[in-house]
Amino acid sequence: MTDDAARPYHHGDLARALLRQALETVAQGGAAELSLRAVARAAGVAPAAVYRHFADRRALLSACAADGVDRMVATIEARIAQAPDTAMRRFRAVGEGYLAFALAEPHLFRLIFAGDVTDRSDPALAAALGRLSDMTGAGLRALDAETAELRTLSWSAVHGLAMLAIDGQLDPFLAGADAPADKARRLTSVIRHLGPAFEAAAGRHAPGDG
Amino acid sequence: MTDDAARPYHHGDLARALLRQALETVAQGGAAELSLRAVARAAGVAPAAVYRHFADRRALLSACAADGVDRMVATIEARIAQAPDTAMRRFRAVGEGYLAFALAEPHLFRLIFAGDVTDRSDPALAAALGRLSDMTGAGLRALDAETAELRTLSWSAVHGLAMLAIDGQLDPFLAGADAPADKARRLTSVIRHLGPAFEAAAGRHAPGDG
DNA sequence: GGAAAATGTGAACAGTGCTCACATAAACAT
DNA sequence: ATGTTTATGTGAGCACTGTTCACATTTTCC
Repeated sequence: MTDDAARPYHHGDLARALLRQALETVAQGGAAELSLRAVARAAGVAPAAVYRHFADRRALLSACAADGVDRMVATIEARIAQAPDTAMRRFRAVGEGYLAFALAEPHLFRLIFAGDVTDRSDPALAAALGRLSDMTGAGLRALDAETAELRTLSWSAVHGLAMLAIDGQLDPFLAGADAPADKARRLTSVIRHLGPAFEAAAGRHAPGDG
Repeated sequence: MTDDAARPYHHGDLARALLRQALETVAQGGAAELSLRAVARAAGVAPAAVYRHFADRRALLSACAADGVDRMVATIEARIAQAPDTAMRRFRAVGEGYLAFALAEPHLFRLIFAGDVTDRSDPALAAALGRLSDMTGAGLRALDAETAELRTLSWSAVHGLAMLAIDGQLDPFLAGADAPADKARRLTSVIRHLGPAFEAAAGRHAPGDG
């Protein structure tokens, strides 16, 4: 890891290297596993050096969360881009992206919504979370889901689905679906049942989707 | 705390005292705050004594989670008991109880569904989670929600609502609702929008509820 | 070139989870 | 009643953690 060509005392881009290492650790073992000293060790640097770039363990975790949110947004955007132009299809693309990210990066997903291990006032994290919120909001507003209730319901359903799934709490429901793609399909099939709620709110439109 | 009348070397019921202390700590500051040594200190006992009753920090946290689940089940049962006899009202009672507990004990709620800080194979915890799952399942099955998809959707929606709410992620939506009771009301009003999904699945019955 | 700012070091402090050999008390058998 | 086994609490100690400090080194900028 990390080039080892006669460390010139100044690492060059320690901040990025530390963040990279931290992200790897968090992705594999969860936020609780993250140790500043271990990260420093892996970067070939003294423990105290970390504090030149991150005020705190909390700050490092917040940076990881911010990066995670950005990757999550990218995942969702990718799904939207390759989705048909129906509003309903776009909404489902958001949900699928959300779920896909959660299943692919459960630890990072948990960190993002951990709430207390992270510093919500961190500018980068706050900005990233804002982008995520805007994106999901837009996906919903494109639909007939103009009411805040309906938008909140949709987000909650997708979010809860993701949380319960990565907690293994949905294992009975997901029995038989071993491949991640299968799980994702099974989970998105749940989201589809939100359809009638939208139709009802919109005054019984045509579904526009099977 | 804890009677201090000339400790007779054997505490009497250390296990319970430790659990009580741990629960208090977790309830106030979250699972991350829990320190075996601090708990031992508060109980007036040497750090190593803890290990006579709990194999691990993990084990103590699992015990806390199990206790939390039991309290959660009790909360939900209480709501059901004082709910009208309609199936829909009973379902909503489950959701309300679920949300009420999450809002009242956010740290405990998070611990219960943390998944990696707790030991899911702990018999007490597993049993408690089973009871919770049975209870929510029953609440749903009493409804027309016979399909696993619909049951999963409902649970996910309530769970996601709770998680996002205690994360502060729903603060814009909850603006103006300061008292916990107000928040709970606002949140349950979201759940109600699931109604059409049930009706659609049941073949467009009469609502049976406003 | 020299001052100032940025970055990395090493030692130290207080705290942690956990293990071990040991002390004490209770329970039980004879 | 006495001795033995078992349960429970102790104290010291190990390896680790986050964090801070005075100090060293390097870059930047005037």
